[in-house]
Amino acid sequence: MAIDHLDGRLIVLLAREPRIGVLEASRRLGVARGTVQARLDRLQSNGAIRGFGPDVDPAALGYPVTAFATLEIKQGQGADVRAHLGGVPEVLELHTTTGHGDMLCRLVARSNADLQRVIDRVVGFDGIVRASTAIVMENPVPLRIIPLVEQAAQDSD
Amino acid sequence: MAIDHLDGRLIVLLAREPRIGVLEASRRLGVARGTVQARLDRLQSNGAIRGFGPDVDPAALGYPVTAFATLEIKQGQGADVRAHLGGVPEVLELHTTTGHGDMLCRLVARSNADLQRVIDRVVGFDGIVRASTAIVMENPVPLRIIPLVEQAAQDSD
DNA sequence: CGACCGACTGCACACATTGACCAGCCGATA
DNA sequence: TATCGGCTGGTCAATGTGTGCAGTCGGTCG
Repeated sequence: MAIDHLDGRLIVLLAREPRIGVLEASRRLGVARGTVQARLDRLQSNGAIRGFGPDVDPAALGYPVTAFATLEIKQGQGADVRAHLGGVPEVLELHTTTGHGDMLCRLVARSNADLQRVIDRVVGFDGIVRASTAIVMENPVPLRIIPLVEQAAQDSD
Repeated sequence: MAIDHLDGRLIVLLAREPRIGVLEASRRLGVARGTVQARLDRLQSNGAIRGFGPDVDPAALGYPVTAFATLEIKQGQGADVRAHLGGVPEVLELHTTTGHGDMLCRLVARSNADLQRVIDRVVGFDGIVRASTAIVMENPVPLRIIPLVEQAAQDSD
């Protein structure tokens, strides 16, 4: 179930050069095309690869500011807050967490000034008690998966 | 430069059904194939679409636990800390932020117990003064971009 | 030991898609 | 009005895809 070495190499290859097809991948990996197809089918059907959606840069859409907000929620309002935040386009993701806050969400905005509008919209909801925001200045490690895939593949050798 | 309505529909279409090609997309959007090709080329070359990498689920790799760690950094150690964290596969992303902490990173681990090992590795570095970790319990809004694209497209109508 | 099983290889085929071109049309603009 | 960029609708050769098949290999089970 885990992921073997060939799966790992395949995922890394696809991550590095997404435009190559099954045929080219089989050439690079030195295996038959059918093998790559079978592996890909399996990886996708068991959920290891969720899909190949376009990786869109919010900055290019006019939202260059990213921030993380820690939210404190009124007891029993979780579901309502989730629904509320799900309806705000600038909320890119939302997690419920342990620790000081109850939820952590990633926000984007058109500018620092615009961020105020977004935060107002986020916290302008009854179930939210308090919000603490951290604006992102730099992103030294953009969201990545390759090193983890390599490690996972190595572990199952 | 921003993104017009057709761009928005194209991105949303690709996000919803990544496997369709240029030809099918042109049929769905009701425009000529060359138009879709030209739009795609432009979106990719100006960075709006970074690529079409596989969307890998860390849980399927054996890393079902996600956490966010807020780090406090010793003055002037930023670059070293960045390099250190960049070398840890379980660090999926890293941001420098304003606010209470200096950096925020997303971590994954094989289990809650394993998370301790990851955190030890992350903070086991001279420049890091303190770390505060929040374990993710639920993910009501997984990382998404479609609503934002729709809004951006609408704004530029 | 022999049968079985899953995974991989190597090959074949029909079909769809891609990338590249081209001429022509149209609306905005100088 | 002349020009320009973007879109259309068409063609072409080359490539990739989905599919099926027979054969090989290593491991497992009775």
